[in-house]
Amino acid sequence: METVQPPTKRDSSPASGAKTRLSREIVLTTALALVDSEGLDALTMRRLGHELGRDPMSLYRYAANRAALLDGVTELVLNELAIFPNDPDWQAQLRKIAHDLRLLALRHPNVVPLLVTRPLSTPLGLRPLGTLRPLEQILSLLTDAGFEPADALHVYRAYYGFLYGHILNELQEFIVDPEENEALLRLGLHRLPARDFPRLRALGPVLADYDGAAELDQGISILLSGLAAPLAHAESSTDD
Amino acid sequence: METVQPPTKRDSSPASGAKTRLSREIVLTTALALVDSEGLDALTMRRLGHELGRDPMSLYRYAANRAALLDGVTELVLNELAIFPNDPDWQAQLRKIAHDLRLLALRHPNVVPLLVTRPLSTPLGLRPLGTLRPLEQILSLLTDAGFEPADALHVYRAYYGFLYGHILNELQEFIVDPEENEALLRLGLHRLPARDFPRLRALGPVLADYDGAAELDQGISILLSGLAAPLAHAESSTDD
DNA sequence: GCGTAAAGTCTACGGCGTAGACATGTTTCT
DNA sequence: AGAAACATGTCTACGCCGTAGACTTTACGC
Repeated sequence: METVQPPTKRDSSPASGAKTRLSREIVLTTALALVDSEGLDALTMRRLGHELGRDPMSLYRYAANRAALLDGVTELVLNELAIFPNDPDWQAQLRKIAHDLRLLALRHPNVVPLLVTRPLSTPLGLRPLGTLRPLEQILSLLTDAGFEPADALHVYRAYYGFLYGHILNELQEFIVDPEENEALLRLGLHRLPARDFPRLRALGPVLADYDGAAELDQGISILLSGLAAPLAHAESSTDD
Repeated sequence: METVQPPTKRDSSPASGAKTRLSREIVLTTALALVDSEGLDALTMRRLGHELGRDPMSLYRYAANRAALLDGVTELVLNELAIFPNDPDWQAQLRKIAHDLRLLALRHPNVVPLLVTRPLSTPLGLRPLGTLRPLEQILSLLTDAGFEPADALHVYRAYYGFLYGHILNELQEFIVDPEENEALLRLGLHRLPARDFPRLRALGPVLADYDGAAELDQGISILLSGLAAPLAHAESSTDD
């Protein structure tokens, strides 16, 4: 991916001056910055071209089309996630990944819709490889921990399902910025007919201060203790 | 919303012949049908207008813009979900809702992206009311079961989070139609570099037959048993 | 320097959401 | 019945979008 020609004149600082050669990395990074700052809708070929000071059509050298561009952004974000498949304490590692991914989502909230919906239109085997890396690594973590491959898959599904669900949940309640969160939120709630939504309205204050990390951690605890069961079972009955 | 003039001449059969008056219901139903059969992208104002034999602009009498139309479709789908907040067995009810929602998602897979992403751009209090109904009803179910309101919210979040996560997971693996599922899926997997994705590739056969209902049920069981803890605790210590 | 391939540009097409003015149909009041 | 008020549907037009295809410019190996 990286050219390695050193001696001839070549600007090595990537995002330095005015008109370096484009690269897939530059394109994707700029795209991500755009999405982060102005939302998914702002990421159009024309706009991104403008952002890079290039003709929009030049982007097609680095992504086959807009969908592929979105996939690239997704991949880029997921690459920020560090997983240690060799951690001897698989539960601790899963917990850490969960918190890391949560923070990643909070850092790139506008990318989350991509994270959850892009895979819906792409068969597993055809997804960007960077997207499948976490899956492979977690499978590795779990099988090393003693799970049968099929069980590892089950655990992964339950775990990742819960994790993604939590992230979606949390982002849904976070929309307005934290400062005026309480006021705006209550204002929103006030719109609800009191007759039909008594409990939801009553929860206004509680909704306002949502400790996502704690809530996630608690859920993970419940899940992990439940999921570890087959492991203990197997260990006590066989001796392989 | 509904006019209640009965005695004068008025066609009561709604979706009868060729050129009845439009209505929000007709518009949304047609929109849903379109999404179900051809996907989200097919739902454009122009296409929907064509489908209804009307000028596209006429739709704006029934939805403020395209986003509102999508919200309407979301609401319509969620209305298919029946919740019984008075069920004395809250765990059984939550389990039933989970399976119902799963089936709903399988029936309208193209709507699932809306279900999970639309709320991300709308503060809770401003969502379509039909969207908040499940939340309110589940809160009702849980408080009736003895949960403090704040705890009910916690339980709801963990439960719904897991549920949505599972649905996303399952749909991601379902993309190709079940008939040639195995072949295509393995073909997809075959593309993966063997060096980097050994465990994922090895799981091909297991991935192919995914019993979503069972997997969901098992996850719900784990979660419910963990979530019920505070309830038992409160019951044994106080007597109110 | 020259040929070749890569990178970037230009033009153009069809489709999109929707603002605003307008036409048509229906209901209500007298 | 007639008129006034209103709801419903239509037309035209604008600026944006993704991207196909032909082209020009640049960079690099010899």
